[in-house]
Amino acid sequence: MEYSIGDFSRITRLSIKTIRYYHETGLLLPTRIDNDNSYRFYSEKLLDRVRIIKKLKNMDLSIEQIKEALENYTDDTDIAVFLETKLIEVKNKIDNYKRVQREIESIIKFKNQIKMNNLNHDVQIKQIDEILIASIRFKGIYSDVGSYFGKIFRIAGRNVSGAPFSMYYDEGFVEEHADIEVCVPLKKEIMKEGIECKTLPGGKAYTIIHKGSYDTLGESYKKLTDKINNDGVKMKTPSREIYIKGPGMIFKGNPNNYLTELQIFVEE
Amino acid sequence: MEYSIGDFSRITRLSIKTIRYYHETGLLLPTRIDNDNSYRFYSEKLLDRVRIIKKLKNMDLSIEQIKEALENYTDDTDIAVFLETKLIEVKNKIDNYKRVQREIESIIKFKNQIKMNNLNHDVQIKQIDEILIASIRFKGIYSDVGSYFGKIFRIAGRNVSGAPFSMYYDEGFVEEHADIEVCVPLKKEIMKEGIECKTLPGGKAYTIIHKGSYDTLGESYKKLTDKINNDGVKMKTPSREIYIKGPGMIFKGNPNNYLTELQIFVEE
DNA sequence: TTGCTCCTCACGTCACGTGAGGTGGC
DNA sequence: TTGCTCCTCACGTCACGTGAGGTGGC
Repeated sequence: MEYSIGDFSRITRLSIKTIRYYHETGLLLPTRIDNDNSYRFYSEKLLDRVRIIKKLKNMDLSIEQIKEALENYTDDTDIAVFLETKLIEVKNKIDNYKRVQREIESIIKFKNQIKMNNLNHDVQIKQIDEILIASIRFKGIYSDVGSYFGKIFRIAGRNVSGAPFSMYYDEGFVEEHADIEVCVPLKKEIMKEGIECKTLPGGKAYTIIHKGSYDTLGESYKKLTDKINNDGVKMKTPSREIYIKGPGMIFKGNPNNYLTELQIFVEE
Repeated sequence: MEYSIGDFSRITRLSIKTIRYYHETGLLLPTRIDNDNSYRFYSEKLLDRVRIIKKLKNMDLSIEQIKEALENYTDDTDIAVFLETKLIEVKNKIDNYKRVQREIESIIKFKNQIKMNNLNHDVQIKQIDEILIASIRFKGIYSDVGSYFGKIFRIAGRNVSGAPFSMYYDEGFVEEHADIEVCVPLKKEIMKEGIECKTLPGGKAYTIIHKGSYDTLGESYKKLTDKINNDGVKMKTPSREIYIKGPGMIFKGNPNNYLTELQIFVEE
């Protein structure tokens, strides 16, 4: 039997354009071409060639590679060697897309966490749970915090389970040589060079959610301290600044929308 | 600071061609273009834009999508919604390449098994181990075997652990209504509609490896039967035909290279 | 004449890479 | 003059899809 291109297309489920393109590339030559009107005709025997072409396309071979395979191999055993190289390529693609997936998920994850937070901007008194963290403690200035977070995220990466925060061990504000620890909450314990992994104890804390630039954090610290002093309780160090929403991993965002929870622990 | 395209390229690790292309598409406009020689100049401030572009490229966004993102979003939270769609795309790509991986592995797997077989073409007496299989038993003609294997492979697919074989329950050759069971060895038990899963007992068998077309199987059957009769032992049914190397999943291959192991079990 | 099937160009896609041919200042 | 840095076309990639404009037989 001989089929017109339309019939052959319907049988093989290849588009007419595709069949013509396969002709052009030499992958699938018509059995006969009409002298008068240049119509292409395809024999029944070519159906098996199409089956092989489709099978190899499903294995991500290019048209050139399929042509080569059809010219050089007649046996699954022969082509297996070639497919082993292909397999490595495919595995690399999978790994690469998995990396992309992790990148995207790391952005989305933080978004969801922000949603979960309530947005009461008053001073609150909370019982804070103990928490597993990775951290780096250093002496320096406040603006160093960013680069230490960069480091900690690179190392802890996938295992981070929540918003990063920092802890301040000094009693008051210290310009230089401030004693600071940058921390990220972890899903599970990890052992990696350059960071410490430990469980922070919980306790009773006065907290407030600060909205806006870090330059204006002082205002919220004032509210906290006033309330604590008013209540006549005694502060403990370190205090915590939880960066619920700060500069993102992609965009810096508008500082006016930054959210930072301040936590000052008190004696119970 | 203002950088020439060469300097900017060295700093950003983007090729000059890429930078020019980003200009053309409007993704990254130079800060200034020299009136005389059309040289492009880039300010230091653009480095942050490049950082974002690279980050979003790593998340598999197209240039158009990156442009859109840079126009519409200023915050990681905003872009997260868009990234969720992207995440689905990426996951689909991963699934697709995993399917490709399985397809390729199924071809390679069989090749390796063939290598492992020894190629003694004499009659041998072997102790066959018991084996876990999926099977379909039917009454029909020999040429039906192929389509039943198609079915069994579609269902058992991934769990197949070796060459397929068939078992013949009739005492001698039967033209029509032959009592045949098609089988594939399994890695582990599976419960799926349309196939039976069971463990075949082992036993003592006379075996021979037949090389060539199935049309000439008779010759090897003769050698086997002659030897068995000579030894004065008693045959048991069913006998087995193990298709070590037959028509492949891609190519039919040359029948002269087909390898089939015949096994006739005997009483011990 | 209309409708159907087929044909051959030519152009677009996506993110650049690869030249060719030319300029301007040291 | 040579070498270097930059420029602007134009073309190629991969596997087709989308027309436009035309043909031939019922």
